[in-house]
Amino acid sequence: MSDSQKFPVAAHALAYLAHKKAFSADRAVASAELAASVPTNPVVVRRVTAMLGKAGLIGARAGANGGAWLLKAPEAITLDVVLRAVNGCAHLGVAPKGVKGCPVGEKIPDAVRGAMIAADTAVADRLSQISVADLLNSATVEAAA
Amino acid sequence: MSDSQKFPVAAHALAYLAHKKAFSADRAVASAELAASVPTNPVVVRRVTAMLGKAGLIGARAGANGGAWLLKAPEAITLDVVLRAVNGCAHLGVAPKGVKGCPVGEKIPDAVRGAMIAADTAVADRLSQISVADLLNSATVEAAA
DNA sequence: GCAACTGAAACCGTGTCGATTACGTATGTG
DNA sequence: CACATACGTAATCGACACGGTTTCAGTTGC
Repeated sequence: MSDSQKFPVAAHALAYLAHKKAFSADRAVASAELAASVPTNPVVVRRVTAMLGKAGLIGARAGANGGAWLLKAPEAITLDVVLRAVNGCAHLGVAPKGVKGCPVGEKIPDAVRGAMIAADTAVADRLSQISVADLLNSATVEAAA
Repeated sequence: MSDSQKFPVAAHALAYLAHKKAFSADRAVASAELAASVPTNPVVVRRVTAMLGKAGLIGARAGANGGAWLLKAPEAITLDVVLRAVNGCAHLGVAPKGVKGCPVGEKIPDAVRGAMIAADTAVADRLSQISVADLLNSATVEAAA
């Protein structure tokens, strides 16, 4: 299980919008153009941009010359927000386990779940240090790593 | 894509072995017993234990009174090793993208990949602070978080 | 009115994963 | 030695999720 691929697409789209300096409706970029750059299907892009829109990261307008644009500065969009916008994501799988009656069988799942939450938190912390702007000059990413 | 569920099973199995104090061949625990605790299928457990065995974390012996046991102390087994043993895992999906001709379309995937590697590294770092022994007294996990 | 574009739904093909079954092999017991 | 126990591996099945495509409805600008 994995919402795989949505995050990369989202990151790519945001970076592309930042590169195109799409900061307002009159510079909107059509999903077809985004799709050509990823590359993937326009519908796939729209599925992602819809989620990003709900998260308040981008705006979109229908109609001729419509498309998507950034609502925030590239420096202000960190990747952890992108990840959260795109999926609730359990990276290491879920731990829906537990055998009644066995004390260890009941406690372990909770402990494992705790470890996975810790891992998720670590991811969020790390991604919060990387912004969309950083993606455009990838040297920053290396430096931060 | 995700090797989901293997990591939770592996963590549970290791914790169970530690709980059972299976530190040598004469205290081996059968896969059926592990499977009953997870709970899952004995074969699933063996698939996981086979990988853990290749990673040198546990030993296994066939035959009557056979089973698996720990080769290292519970405190010495950190979860990042477990994760690596169980899958090569790209938690956030792969980023096999790039459109030739477009400078931004070519650079962005690398930057995104860099971000995902950073996230993976963050996970490994965090998990390396948690041992199998910690899973048994989960209070430690909370404290470390 | 027409063309361009988003948004949402439906559908399909595919890949992956867990579960199950089955077979071969190794080990201990009587 | 015969037999039960148990691992290891392969094959198969069904469920599920995801990406890709198509289609339709609604919006916007010329």
